[in-house]
Amino acid sequence: MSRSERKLLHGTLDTLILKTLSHGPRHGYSIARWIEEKAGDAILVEEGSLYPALYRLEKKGLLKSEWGLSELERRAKFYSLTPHGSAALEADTEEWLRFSNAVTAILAPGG
Amino acid sequence: MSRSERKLLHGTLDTLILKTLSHGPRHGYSIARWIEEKAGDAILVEEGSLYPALYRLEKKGLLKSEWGLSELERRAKFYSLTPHGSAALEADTEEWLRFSNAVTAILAPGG
DNA sequence: GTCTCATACCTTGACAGCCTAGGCATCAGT
DNA sequence: ACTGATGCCTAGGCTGTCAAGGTATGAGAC
Repeated sequence: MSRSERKLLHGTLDTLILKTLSHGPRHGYSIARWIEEKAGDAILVEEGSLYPALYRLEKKGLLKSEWGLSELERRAKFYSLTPHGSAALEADTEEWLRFSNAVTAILAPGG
Repeated sequence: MSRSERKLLHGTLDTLILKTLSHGPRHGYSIARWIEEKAGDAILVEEGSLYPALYRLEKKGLLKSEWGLSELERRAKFYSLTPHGSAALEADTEEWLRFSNAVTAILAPGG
């Protein structure tokens, strides 16, 4: 992922995390891998962005966490959506669509 | 535009400015109005974001500027794309599409 | 005549979010 | 013994946005 693409991530990482967890609880490391896999190589989730984001979201009451064991039997912190988090995901998704549609329309060859 | 939508602008404002100028030279104030009009109410271009962005882009050699008179006969600084700016617009547009398509696909109901 | 709004430029300071670059620990494979 | 993957975390810096101010002119309302 190039430098400018990283800047684009601004503001969308939180939403992507919420979306990931809408499919069920996951630990942090796994959330990052899931997003990257879904995005091909269009998004790279750095750990220095991921963990602060998880902390931020939990502090805001959008996530809750619990220590457990990963698929490989390692210590891992599992996150899950709170009802508040579900609502935020819905609102953020709508905002993203409004914004990205506007930008895409402008950048289109005819725009 | 809500708070989180403002954060989404991060990194895309420069590209939107380049795109605006790809239709021909414009002064700063007019660039902002053009983007907002095209975007409906999905994007709000604050002057505190606009002018630093123009300075940034000119410093990077993507734009050049020239003082002139606006449609209303007021003193105004007109910006136009340099060849370097045209190339950047093309690259940025492609990056935006890659990124936004990835995000949109993930956030889609089935994602 | 005064007041407000739109046009047009700019700057300062705060803040948020991302990245770089480290650190720690365990386990599998070479 | 070493490397890489898994899994967590943090400190510091950078960048871009916003809020809130400033300047100046002209048009229109009252």
